[in-house]
Amino acid sequence: MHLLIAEDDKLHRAFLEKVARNTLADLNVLTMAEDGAEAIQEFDAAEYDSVILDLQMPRMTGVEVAKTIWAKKPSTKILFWSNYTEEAYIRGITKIVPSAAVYGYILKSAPAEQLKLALQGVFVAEQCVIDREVRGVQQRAGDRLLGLSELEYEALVDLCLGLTDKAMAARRNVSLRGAQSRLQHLYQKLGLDKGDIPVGEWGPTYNSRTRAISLALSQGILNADALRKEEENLRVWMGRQQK
Amino acid sequence: MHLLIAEDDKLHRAFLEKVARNTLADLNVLTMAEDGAEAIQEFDAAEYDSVILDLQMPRMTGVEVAKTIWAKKPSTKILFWSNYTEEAYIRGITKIVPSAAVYGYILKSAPAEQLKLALQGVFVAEQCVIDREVRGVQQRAGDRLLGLSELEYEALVDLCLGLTDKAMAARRNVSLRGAQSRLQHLYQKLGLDKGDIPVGEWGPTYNSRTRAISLALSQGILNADALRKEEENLRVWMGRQQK
DNA sequence: CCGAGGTTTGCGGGAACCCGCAAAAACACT
DNA sequence: AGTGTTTTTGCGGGTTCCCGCAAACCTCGG
Repeated sequence: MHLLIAEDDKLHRAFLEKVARNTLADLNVLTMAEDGAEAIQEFDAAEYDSVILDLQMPRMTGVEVAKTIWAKKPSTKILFWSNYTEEAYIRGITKIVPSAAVYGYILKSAPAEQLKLALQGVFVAEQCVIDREVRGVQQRAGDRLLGLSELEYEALVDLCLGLTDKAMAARRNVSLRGAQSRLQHLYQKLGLDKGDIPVGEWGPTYNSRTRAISLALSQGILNADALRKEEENLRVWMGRQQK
Repeated sequence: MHLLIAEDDKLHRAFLEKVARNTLADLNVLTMAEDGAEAIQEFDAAEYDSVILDLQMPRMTGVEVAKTIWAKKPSTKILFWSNYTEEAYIRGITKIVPSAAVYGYILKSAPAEQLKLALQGVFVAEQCVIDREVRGVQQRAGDRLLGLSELEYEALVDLCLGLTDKAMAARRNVSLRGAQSRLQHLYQKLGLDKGDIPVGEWGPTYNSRTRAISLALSQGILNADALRKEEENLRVWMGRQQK
């Protein structure tokens, strides 16, 4: 078994290494990487069947690393190991996992026991192991009522990137009114119906457009990492446009 | 010497404890807390002269903890120990540190050697020890040209909370035009002058209002934590208003 | 084939926002 | 007091945004 670990925090890295060595019997190769880019590089340099990824690393998110790894070799078993249950990450992962792939998602706050189980489950038994809390978020996102639809999510992304309505329309190939309509639905899902925003003597307190961003952030639907990545996508699109 | 450590991550907590015991000779009491609220509670329960705080903890940020601790006992020596150099945190700290207080700021990524030095420096020699990188950010924030002034920062906060112009005006006790003027200056500092935003066939690409949030986030001037805290402040103000 | 649910589009009005100009006011520093 | 910087304010016009209404459209399952 050939295992690659990517984790930027020194202590966590050492801890992972120790636990992995203790729990995995047929561990032949174990390599450590300190950030996402390095992980990719290492993955290309040798043969690995199993990977442990921290989300939230400098230079390249765990989600991005997983994406490129699975693109090269979909059979790779990946265990995500993260601090948070941010919806942004979870949405990102479920969107890129190949149908046949084996993966797991476990929180850093979990006791060492659970980590061992997850290691065995994913890398040896080839099961998908997903933390209870994470599972909860995942379900909510899949639910059409509570979570955002893919379209609404796109609108949210564009909104958070600071695009105008017209720019969104152009990017998503819909009419101006189409883009606005999507925003409307987004506002509704986030609880920004006209009646719901508090009113003072100064008039309505919130601007739907900006308030939506605020809510999305505080609910973890989006985070700074995800934004950086989307910013990159946007740049790509803009590059294609001006040709 | 009576030391209180607040840190939510298990591994880091253990590491801190070990290093502290090894480096600090006259260590009489050492207590651990797993989040901000607990830290305050513990601080009230016994006598401490020294504290190590993680920023980014559940329930209460390290910055908030420091604020209440210094309010009770300004002579307390505090060492901040964090993952990032986010401007939001640094700005928060420099705003609340009492003039006479001794404190330090060190990154988790620093080698153990530096941590030892910081412990000695802050708790024994009573010097202020601030990491090089952090220092850099601190300076930039103080600079009138690159960083945001206090007023502009306030405007940014209100903007990110999703307030309307009128609501900002009411909250900050200025005219409507006054609030807008502050926004204007903010846009300028962030590089959103009319000429600077790219234009496609669809017209200007960015909406200044939302783009400002996007930039602030990606530059770390503000983060989700800081926002949550400001959200609280806003709620307080709104409560006072409706009386 | 039809109907239900979701999505897109046009139209139109009212509100909010962006911003240039210019004068007053506040503040710091000498 | 005097000068310079920063901040506030009013005015006004052009733009963008928000959103209700209604019609077209698409897709999926009966």
